[in-house]
Amino acid sequence: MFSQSEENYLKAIYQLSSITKDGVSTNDIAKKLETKASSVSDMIKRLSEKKLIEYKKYYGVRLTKEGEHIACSVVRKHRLWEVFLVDKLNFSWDEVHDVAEQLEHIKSPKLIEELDAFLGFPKKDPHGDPIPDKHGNYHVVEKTLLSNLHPGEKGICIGVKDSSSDFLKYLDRQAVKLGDEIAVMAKEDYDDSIHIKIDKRELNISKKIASNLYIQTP
Amino acid sequence: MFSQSEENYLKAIYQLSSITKDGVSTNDIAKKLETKASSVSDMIKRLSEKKLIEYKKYYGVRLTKEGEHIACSVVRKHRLWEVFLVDKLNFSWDEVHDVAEQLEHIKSPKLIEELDAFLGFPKKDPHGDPIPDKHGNYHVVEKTLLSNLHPGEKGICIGVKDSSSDFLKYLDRQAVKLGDEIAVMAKEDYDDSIHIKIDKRELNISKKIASNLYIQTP
DNA sequence: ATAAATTTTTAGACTTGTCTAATTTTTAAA
DNA sequence: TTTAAAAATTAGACAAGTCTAAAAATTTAT
Ligand SMILES: [Mn+2]
Ligand SMILES: [Mn+2]
Ligand SMILES: [Mn+2]
Ligand SMILES: [Mn+2]
Repeated sequence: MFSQSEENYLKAIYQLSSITKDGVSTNDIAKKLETKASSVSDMIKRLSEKKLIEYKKYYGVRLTKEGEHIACSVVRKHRLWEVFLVDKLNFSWDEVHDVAEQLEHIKSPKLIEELDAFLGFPKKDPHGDPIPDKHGNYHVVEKTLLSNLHPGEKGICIGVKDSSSDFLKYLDRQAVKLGDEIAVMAKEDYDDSIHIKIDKRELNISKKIASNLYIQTP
Repeated sequence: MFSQSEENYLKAIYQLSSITKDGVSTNDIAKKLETKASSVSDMIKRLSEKKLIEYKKYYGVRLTKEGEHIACSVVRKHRLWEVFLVDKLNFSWDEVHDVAEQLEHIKSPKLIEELDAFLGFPKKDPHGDPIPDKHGNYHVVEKTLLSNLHPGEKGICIGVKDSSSDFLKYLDRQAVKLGDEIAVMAKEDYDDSIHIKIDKRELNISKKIASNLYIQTP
């Protein structure tokens, strides 16, 4: 069994790996986990000795098969718990993350498989992120950022890039939800803001907002 | 916030306190937590500095109001999670303990209150133990051990004293459940075994079994 | 190609929680 | 009441995980 701390490092490396094909850098891990690079260096050594990552000094790390398996199962647990909190316990999507950070470390294979079944084998978490099945497989859906759409184009809002509480609450206030159809009406060159039509309403949103919303491209 | 380890010590002291009015001894805590007396001594010092227990060297410990409050909330969480596992996730009553030992340390007031509501505010856990409400109040039910009943007496089985997996599985095999009416037919002086009638069946059980079953006395 | 800046690693310290072995204190027995 | 046994504490060590400050390696800029 692995400690919560080890699992957090593996998960961080797993998520950072998905956005680059190079090894993951010490500093990036430190930033993601809000810790110091020296702490990361220490942990990297331990994980490497346990064969959970491949590590060449000064050149970043990569997960081994086993490391990836563990990281993926932590992500699976995190997202399933988020679904549980929203679907069954009346949490809103901006409240679930911190609790899921704790719940993802509970060790019990039966628990997670039963939870999965209890929730009806959901494929996505409340933020639109895919939930790996028990073998680590998940469906990758073609998507782009709203900021990449041109006037006249449209699509379905299927996820958020930033899932910070602040951003999610902003979306709630604007009544922007996953599943909504969004059409880009116009772009303002001066500040890159865009005018959209969503659910029969018209809305003006900043570049920053648009570049944190994922749109399903048909 | 307190660490898992601190919470485990507080819970152990809380549960040991309920069976004696004296202070709880170092050795008893060590036995309950399957750790060494020296470790207990160390932790006792820390908890005492944090004003969670009152401690006079060599004379055992008592929880302060705050210590009791924390301990009680851990017990509440443990038992609510046990109900969740049995009622919603198809766990049997002998499988829940280890998972609940982990879940009881999750920190989120909203989580536990919502879970309580989701489960319909249960009053008892799967082993018949009372679940304190959010203020720490619970209903104490008059009960005695089956081994204290005399031939001709009867009552409802409402709890187990030993909730080890081995004992619970034994009860499953004999189809003895909480809520069953049990009548004592005869006692065998030679080995203190007793002959009972339960749910229309007749059964012979040892002294050891009888002294681990709680019976509601009318 | 050398120097400067950045990144990464190491050295050393600290906290929490645990252990074994030795010592002290209390309790029970003679 | 002195002695023996049991219980509790202390001393000292260790592992995990983290941090600051310093050193080393790599990358970038001149
Ligand atoms: Mn999350
Ligand atoms: Mn999520
Ligand atoms: Mn339990
Ligand atoms: Mn229980």
